[in-house]
Amino acid sequence: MPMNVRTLCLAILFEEPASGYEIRKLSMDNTCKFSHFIDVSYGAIYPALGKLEEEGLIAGHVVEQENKPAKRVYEITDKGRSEFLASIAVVPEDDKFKSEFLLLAMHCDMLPRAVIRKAIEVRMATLRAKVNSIEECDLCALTPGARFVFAYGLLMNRASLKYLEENHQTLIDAAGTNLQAEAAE
Amino acid sequence: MPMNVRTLCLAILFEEPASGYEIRKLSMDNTCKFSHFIDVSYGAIYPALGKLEEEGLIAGHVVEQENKPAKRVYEITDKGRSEFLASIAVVPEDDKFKSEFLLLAMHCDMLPRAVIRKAIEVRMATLRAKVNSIEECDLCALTPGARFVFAYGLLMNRASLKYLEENHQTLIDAAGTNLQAEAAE
DNA sequence: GTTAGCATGTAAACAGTTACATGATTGT
DNA sequence: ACAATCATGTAACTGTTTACATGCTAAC
Repeated sequence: MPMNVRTLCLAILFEEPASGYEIRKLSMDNTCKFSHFIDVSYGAIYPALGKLEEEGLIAGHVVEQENKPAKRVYEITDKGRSEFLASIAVVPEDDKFKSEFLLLAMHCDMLPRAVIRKAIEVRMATLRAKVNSIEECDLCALTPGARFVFAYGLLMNRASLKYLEENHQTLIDAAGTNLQAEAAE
Repeated sequence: MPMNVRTLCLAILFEEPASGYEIRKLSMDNTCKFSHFIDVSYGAIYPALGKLEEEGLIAGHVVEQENKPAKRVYEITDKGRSEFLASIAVVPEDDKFKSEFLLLAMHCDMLPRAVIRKAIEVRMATLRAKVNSIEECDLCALTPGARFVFAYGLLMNRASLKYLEENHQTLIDAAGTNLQAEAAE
């Protein structure tokens, strides 16, 4: 299963028509509708949409707007739908996870306490915001699959936040206890 | 904070000397010592090691082995240590998470039940293996930072497994209930 | 004798980011 | 005036994967 810009665009257009600009925003939305995807830049989205249209998997048309520039809204075609479903109907690869915070936390004893404190503070705020935005969603309006995914996102973010709230002090206490003399320079 | 092959190599060599081949294996190890990193290929590791040595951040020397080809083992230098710590001593970016399984789960009503079943079965096995391998690690032998990271990994993988065990039936029940006639072709 | 694991490395291809270019509108 | 948001798109660059090339040892 390819997890690239192409698949991201099809996945979003499978749900609702959108412009390139809107796809970008949706992909970064932490209400987690598509948060199991990576963020992508405009420089990747626009060429991908052009190619998908060329192949007949999506169809775009210009929509005029009041007080805003016109936008090119794409809709998925039947061909796009069936190709998307076929492409995801395989045994999935393992989840990919990358965390700068954990790399920092792992080396807390060698880093200044102020850095550790700030990193914890920012992470807590981010996790709280994410939990809140998922809580605001109406789970009932979703398909069983989407409900499963949303509830999972809520659970994991809550668990992550709770762990940090209960254990952040151990990181702060350990911070800087093994600080190398910077005089090495 | 750059999360690339370069940083991965420095992070691993910060812990212990290793060859390119060993760095690859460590980066894929699910005991999670470096599982908050992405997997990388040899084609990325070897050139990165060459460049790091050129810059004096690591130093390599050939180690002969019995019944195996000789290997080039790298050690991190003082310069490498301080540059690595400086590079991670910033406010971390948000975690990056990518899940093919969640994309599949989200569309379960439009996919064949057999596909959903198989995906769940494989994921459960993977999660159980991961939980077991983390459980086998001796947390006491670690620094406080590493302990924090390991315990976090264990917690999250257990939570993920428990959620799947308790809710997989809803996915299976919903599977295929909205199957598009493939006659569209 | 053939597959699997150990070990290193290169070149072509690919995916995606960054920076640039453009331009309209809204709010401060 | 200036910044922010909306909106699209291209070109250069970067990082990483894939495939190839090589060769040795161990196990089946």
